[in-house]
Amino acid sequence: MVDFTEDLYVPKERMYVATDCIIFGFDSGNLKLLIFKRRVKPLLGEWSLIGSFVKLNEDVEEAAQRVLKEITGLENVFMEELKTYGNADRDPGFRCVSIGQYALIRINDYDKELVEKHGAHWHDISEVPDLVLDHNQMVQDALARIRRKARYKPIGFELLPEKFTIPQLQRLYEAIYQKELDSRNFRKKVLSLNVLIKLDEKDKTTSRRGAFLYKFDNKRYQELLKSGYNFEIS
Amino acid sequence: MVDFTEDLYVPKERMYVATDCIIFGFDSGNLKLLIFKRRVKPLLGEWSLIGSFVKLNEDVEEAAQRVLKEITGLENVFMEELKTYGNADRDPGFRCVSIGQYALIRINDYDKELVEKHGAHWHDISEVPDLVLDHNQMVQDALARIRRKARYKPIGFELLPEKFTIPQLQRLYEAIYQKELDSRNFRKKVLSLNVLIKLDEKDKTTSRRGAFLYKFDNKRYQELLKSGYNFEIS
DNA sequence: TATAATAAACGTAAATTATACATTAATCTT
DNA sequence: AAGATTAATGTATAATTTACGTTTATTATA
Repeated sequence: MVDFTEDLYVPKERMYVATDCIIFGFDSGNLKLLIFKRRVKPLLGEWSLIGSFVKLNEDVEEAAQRVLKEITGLENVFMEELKTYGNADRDPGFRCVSIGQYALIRINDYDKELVEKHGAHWHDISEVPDLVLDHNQMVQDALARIRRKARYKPIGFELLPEKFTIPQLQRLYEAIYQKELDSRNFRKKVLSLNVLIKLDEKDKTTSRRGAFLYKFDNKRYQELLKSGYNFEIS
Repeated sequence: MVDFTEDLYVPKERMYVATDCIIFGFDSGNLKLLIFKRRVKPLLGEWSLIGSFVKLNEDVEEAAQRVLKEITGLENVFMEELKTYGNADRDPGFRCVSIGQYALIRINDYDKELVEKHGAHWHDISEVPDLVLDHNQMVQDALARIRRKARYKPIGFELLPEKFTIPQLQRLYEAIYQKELDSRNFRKKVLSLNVLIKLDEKDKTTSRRGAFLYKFDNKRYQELLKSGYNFEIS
């Protein structure tokens, strides 16, 4: 047992700890961001990320998962810490440190009613309005992060349906990198990574011919990782 | 002006926010970690990272710089946020969220007297003792971070003296990657990056012939970055 | 002052990976 | 049956990475 009876420095500086979620989706060839219009003061009516104070008995990560579930109905979503926003003057109300966490969700999975109820809306990332506090900075930081990370970790698949086609995957990477890719080289590259399972089904929504559907083979990926494998899509 | 008079949700959940510094150095071919033996309760006598509570009127980053200066006398040190350690039960005393920040310092620059005064010691990273709380995890996370980051950002130079030789740089990378590198290929690679300035001096401490000293050309590096340049040492 | 010892510096050939680029295939609509 | 449309594929060239051995500069010492 730890002894707290003596010499314990108890500082006076307790502060609010919050978490803000930068929620991305992918639809119609574009990256989207889920934000909402505040319905309470202060900053009523302003666009904001979705966040919450962290409760005393709750992990920071749990807090973010809680918020995400409240707004989208989704659990077990890919979410990762972005960084801490800890400037003393970042919130004009009171001292509050916020931990930004970005989430990647499959845009067809979320609970549309719930999202609407909370006043949340998807915005194309090229058209994000002014957000409260340092939230625009958070969005820029999160974008920079996924642009780098998508290159060497298979996080892109979190934004696609379970079953996706190679052209869909290519369009996603084109949206992330903001750059056109050569379809022959792209296909060669992703297939050479050996983590895609080709299914016997086709998606015919975008062409008469239809494109074969694939699944990401996470088990295989984890195995390969152990033997010094490097995922990379550039 | 923001209106805080109405509808403002003021939570009860204020908590302590701390920062812990994972301080790395490089000496005699090995990566070193600066830790100290606690001189106050709780956990008196246990090895710990160097940290502090964040003050109400202080940025989180400032707090880390303050701590680092207190212990090493150094200012303007390379330091970067690692991640937040925010589990509700991570500190048995009271709810405390800690933001880990890793620092890279030139091991000959620090104030040895000051370090000694604080009970701090350098440990080879292969021989880090048990640390308090989740500090060992922080060290592992920081190591993983610099191993990845050194590959694509020139952070390694922060651990070397201003003037260094190519063999020294190679030994550093070998220590970071835990792997021997081919000296001919290494030299070719780093010189091809065009960010080293060859000086007219030699370092003769490790060989009769002496090795030419180089400096990292940060100005050049920043310029190159703007035109889509990729630093990479693998 | 010649020789030995030692780490630094350098180049090339082979293998791998990335890039550029055009045609054929499958299927639906009319 | 023809036309329209996206999916799928291959190859040659360029660029990069890897593997590997010899010469050079210098000091110590014989």
